[in-house]
Amino acid sequence: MDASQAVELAAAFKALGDPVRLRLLSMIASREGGEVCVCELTPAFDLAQPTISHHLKLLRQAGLVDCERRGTWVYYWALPATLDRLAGFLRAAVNA
Amino acid sequence: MDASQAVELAAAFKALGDPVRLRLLSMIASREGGEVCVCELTPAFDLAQPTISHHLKLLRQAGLVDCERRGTWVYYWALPATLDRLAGFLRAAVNA
DNA sequence: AGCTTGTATCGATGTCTGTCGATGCATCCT
DNA sequence: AGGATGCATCGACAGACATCGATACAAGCT
Repeated sequence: MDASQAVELAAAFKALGDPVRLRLLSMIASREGGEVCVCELTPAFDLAQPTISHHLKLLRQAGLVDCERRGTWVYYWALPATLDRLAGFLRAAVNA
Repeated sequence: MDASQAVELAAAFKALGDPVRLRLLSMIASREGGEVCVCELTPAFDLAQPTISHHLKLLRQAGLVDCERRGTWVYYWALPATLDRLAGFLRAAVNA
């Protein structure tokens, strides 16, 4: 595994290295229909609204989720491609 | 996924959220025989020896690797159980 | 147009993290 | 015993991060 690949993968793992973001991703990915409104995510945590928005932004920048505004609300969904890459690394490490 | 479980998993993902640690784990896990001497890991990076030692300690504390001293040298190996748990989370997120 | 609600951005702050040089400890060799 | 080598720990420091309140932006409603 070369250095630049490690930088890229590590950035995605780092995005998962926070309990709040992990729960956010879990809530988003496990949702029937694949989409969750931010208005459902924010009250699930004991944190201020800007903090949740910040974590969602980091998940987006890591390529783990994407979002779209529809009227008043913003909906998030998971991007399986990035999750697959991370799982692939772990699988390779286990089966080595 | 409850909060305490998220804290635990996030700690392991956080340990993977650094390019140096990711490469270290990759080097350790992909090694034939499953064991690598620190003296082979350190020169692979452009970093001071205490820095590598620090990263190995974090990987150890995250339950991703373990080590043993044999004479002058210290050998590291990967712990598949923790890797499996992380892969399990990702698999669940992808197949949701 | 103005008000209300949902979400993102900004700026500040305290804490955590990666890195290093210096040092300590363990083991081997002579 | 003394010296050399491999690795870990310590203390320090610069940069990054999580969190918040204040504010801005977007869309719907009256």
